[in-house]
Amino acid sequence: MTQICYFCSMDLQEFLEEGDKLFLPNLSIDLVIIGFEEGHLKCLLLKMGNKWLLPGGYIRRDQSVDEAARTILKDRTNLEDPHLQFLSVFGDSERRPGLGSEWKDFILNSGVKWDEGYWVNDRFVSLTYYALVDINKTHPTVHNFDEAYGWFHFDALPDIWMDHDQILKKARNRLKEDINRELITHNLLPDKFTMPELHKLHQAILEEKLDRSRFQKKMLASGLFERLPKLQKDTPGRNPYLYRLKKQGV
Amino acid sequence: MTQICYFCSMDLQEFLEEGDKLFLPNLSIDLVIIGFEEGHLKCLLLKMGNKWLLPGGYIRRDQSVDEAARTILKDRTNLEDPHLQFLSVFGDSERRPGLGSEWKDFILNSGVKWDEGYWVNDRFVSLTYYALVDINKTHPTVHNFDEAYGWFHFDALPDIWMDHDQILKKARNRLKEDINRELITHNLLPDKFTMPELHKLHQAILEEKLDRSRFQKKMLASGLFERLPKLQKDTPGRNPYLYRLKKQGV
DNA sequence: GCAAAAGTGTTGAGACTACACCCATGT
DNA sequence: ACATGGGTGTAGTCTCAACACTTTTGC
Repeated sequence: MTQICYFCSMDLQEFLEEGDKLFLPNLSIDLVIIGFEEGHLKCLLLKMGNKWLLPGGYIRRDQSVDEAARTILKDRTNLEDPHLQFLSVFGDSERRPGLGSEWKDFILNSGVKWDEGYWVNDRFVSLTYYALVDINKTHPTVHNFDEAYGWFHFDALPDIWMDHDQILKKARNRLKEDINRELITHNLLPDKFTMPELHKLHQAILEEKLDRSRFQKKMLASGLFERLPKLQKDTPGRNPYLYRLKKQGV
Repeated sequence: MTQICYFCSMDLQEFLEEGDKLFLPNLSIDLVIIGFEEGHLKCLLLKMGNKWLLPGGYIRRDQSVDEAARTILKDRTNLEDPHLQFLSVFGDSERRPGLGSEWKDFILNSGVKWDEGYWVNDRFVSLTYYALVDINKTHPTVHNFDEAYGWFHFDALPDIWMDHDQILKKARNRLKEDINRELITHNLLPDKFTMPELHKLHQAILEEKLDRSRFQKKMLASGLFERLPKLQKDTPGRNPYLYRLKKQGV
């Protein structure tokens, strides 16, 4: 049975046997793609057998590591330029995708023969990135290496493959650290948003209550946002203003 | 001619031909080793031909990436546990040690035949770390891949190999960023030091004047240091106290 | 005594905290 | 009218920058 592998023109068998001619061996990229919905931070995971894993891929020999990460993100989400940043290296010596049964089962279920010696069964050092996306603009695609996708609350994760739970944990903490250094959170919201929405987002990221008044003043004082006409809504209470990111001056 | 390669029992020829059985291919580690002397930040560089490069090495298949970095640092400096932290990934697609003439010349000068196809001539992704060391406790060793070592001012660097100048630049900036988050700077000083010394160090790192009074109060308020008897010296002016890092409470 | 170096104090400006208060809207 | 949610104001506290002052030493 021939199966086209999403990131190249090879079929699966060819990919397993000599994918390392096209890709760097022993190196993979894994992405933690983070969105915000219904007041909760969520991450995008893919299903392989009875486990869930991070979207990932390999580095083409003609691509830089950053380009590879961006390509994988684009392939998975159809997003061109969200906030994408390097997270960390996961480099344990016993880090082998083939150790558990999920990967092997997938290969066998694909009607391809299994070989311990495939380059993809060797040790892999993972270069991880995290991306902040507008969850409504993201349209994940499912390829041959996975059966389904899902957005999961960070505090209600399913059964995770390999060490991908550690990667998720690291991303969650990094986000907490980065939020005060750079105001990057707007990437998680639509182009236009209200201060109460941004306020809820910050509280969700930091996992603590923030004073409304102070928050609003701090955000406005940053000078990053411009106020638009008020939002029309049909819930009780005053109508909030809409904001959007100011265009950068030259 | 047989030459022993420092990180394994292979000779050079064997290392070039099948070193990738022992090490991960396409992956290298480079270290920016930073010290402080005579009021200036310095970094350790090695000489290869007419260029200077960072101490580096490869990742043994039975070692984690972090272990490999620590091993290389130990081999180069005889230091066991200085501050060692991940810096960044350098992953350009055209990042090949063999592109310039220095590497080829070194191989040929070693009396070994040259082959474009050696694994070490392929593209390499570099995982970089930076280490803060007490320059007086550091006794660099020179191995077969380099002729000499030297400590260089960051603002008076020699001719640098490949993209190692970019790595140095990144480390220099990272240090500036990290100094205010964590108080890691004592790693650059001897066990016992004075506040004026620490003050000069911070000014050197940040490349700006810091108010003496404020600096001293901030350091003492951190509670990290304990005061020792005064230093005896024979220069004009009052004798400063010595300080050392407080032992961590349980 | 005086200059140089080290250590400490003081004062004002600005940021942060915790509220209280005012505004707009739906019921 | 009033409950609900959004926006703004204010007084107290805390931190921090700038500079002045004091102490210790060598000459």
